[in-house]
Amino acid sequence: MGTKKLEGEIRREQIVKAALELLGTRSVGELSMADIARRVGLVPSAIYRHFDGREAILDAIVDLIDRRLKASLEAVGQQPGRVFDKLRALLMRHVQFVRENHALPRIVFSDEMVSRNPARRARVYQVIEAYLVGVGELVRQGQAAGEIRTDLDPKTVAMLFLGIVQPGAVLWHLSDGQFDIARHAKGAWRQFRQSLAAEKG
Amino acid sequence: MGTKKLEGEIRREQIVKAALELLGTRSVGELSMADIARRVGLVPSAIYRHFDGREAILDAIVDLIDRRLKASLEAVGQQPGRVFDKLRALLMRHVQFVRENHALPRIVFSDEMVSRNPARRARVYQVIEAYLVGVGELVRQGQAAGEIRTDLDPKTVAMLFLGIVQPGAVLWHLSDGQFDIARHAKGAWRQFRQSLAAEKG
DNA sequence: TGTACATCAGTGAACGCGCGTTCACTGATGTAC
DNA sequence: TGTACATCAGTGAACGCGCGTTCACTGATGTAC
Repeated sequence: MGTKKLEGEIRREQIVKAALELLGTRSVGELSMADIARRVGLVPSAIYRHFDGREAILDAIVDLIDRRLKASLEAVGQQPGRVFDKLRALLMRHVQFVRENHALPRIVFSDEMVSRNPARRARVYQVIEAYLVGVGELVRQGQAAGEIRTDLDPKTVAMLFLGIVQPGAVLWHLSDGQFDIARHAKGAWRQFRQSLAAEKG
Repeated sequence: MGTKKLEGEIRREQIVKAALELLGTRSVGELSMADIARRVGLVPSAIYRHFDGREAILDAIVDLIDRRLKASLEAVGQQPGRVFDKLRALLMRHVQFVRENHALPRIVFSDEMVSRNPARRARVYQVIEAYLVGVGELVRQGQAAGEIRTDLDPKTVAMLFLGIVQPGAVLWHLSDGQFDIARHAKGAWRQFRQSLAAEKG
């Protein structure tokens, strides 16, 4: 019956989430089938009932990240208010996302995740691109609403927006959480916002 | 005599440079002793005459990167002219550095380079910190010279400066060189520069 | 100038370890009649 | 309600491969006397 199939789907989710959570304390290279299995309460070989192998799990992680980033864009897009507030909310969500699990930087920057597998590398590229497009769209809205200077290229602004968090994320990641990324993001946001403001900042 | 010792030192350099060059086409995880040896014209086991092992080579690569980044700061620091020109030159050097070998992003973002080995992770953190300090110093000079707004925090500006290149570097890296990082850097620099300018941009 | 000895980079075969994956088997759950 | 059969998630042992590393040995170069 459907019950069984559902069970299977639940297990898949459990496995992917377990893997993603483990990326909070391990790098992709250190993420072993044994670790994942243990966390789900299974034996390594049991994983193969649900995934073709380790590679398939890594692919599934990318998909999960993609869905979460899109959900983030969706959420701030629907919130009422000025575009600046939306962008700021998105920035803070992003910081939160990076802090909750190191997964994002670890995945985007991992050899194993993106180097060994061209298809997955292309996929990760798409995920980031889609996110940039979403941010660019917000910028365009801001320009249409007269909040953001119209002489700025939305795509460039979107990338600089990512640039607010990224170096901080790297330092935070390298310093084992010592570097205060939230504080940096707030300070950097001030300057970034001023550089966008239509009415002189 | 010293000759022999010099020979040994030359070999060490050859090995590290070979490894760094290989990082242009392979990830850190894919960088094998066999690859390195082949490129230098040796047999894998011969490497052990010069390095304790693979880990030691990775450490040496970090040192080499550190020296190159410092040389870059040194060079633009000594060039005459306005601070803006120095920062722009540094940005272009950085882009060039990333383009010449994927090494920089690959190393800073590699699991194996920074996750498995806490000492090396701390070292990489220091390298980036030192670079940020150097950039911050330039910013301070710009503020003293009245070129850069004094209400901006030099450290934050330095990080945003890194943020100009970083997202682009990631996309360039993920897209196998398709993404035009130099073009992005130029566009982003315009906006970044305006946001710093003391006399309204 | 010549001989014995020391040093050390380089060699090639073999080792060993981690870890993803395979495979025959079990046992619970569901279905057919 | 009961019995035979099918399905399939889970198990545990064993396989196999890649690759860093070790080790005994070679051979060239340099030094001592």
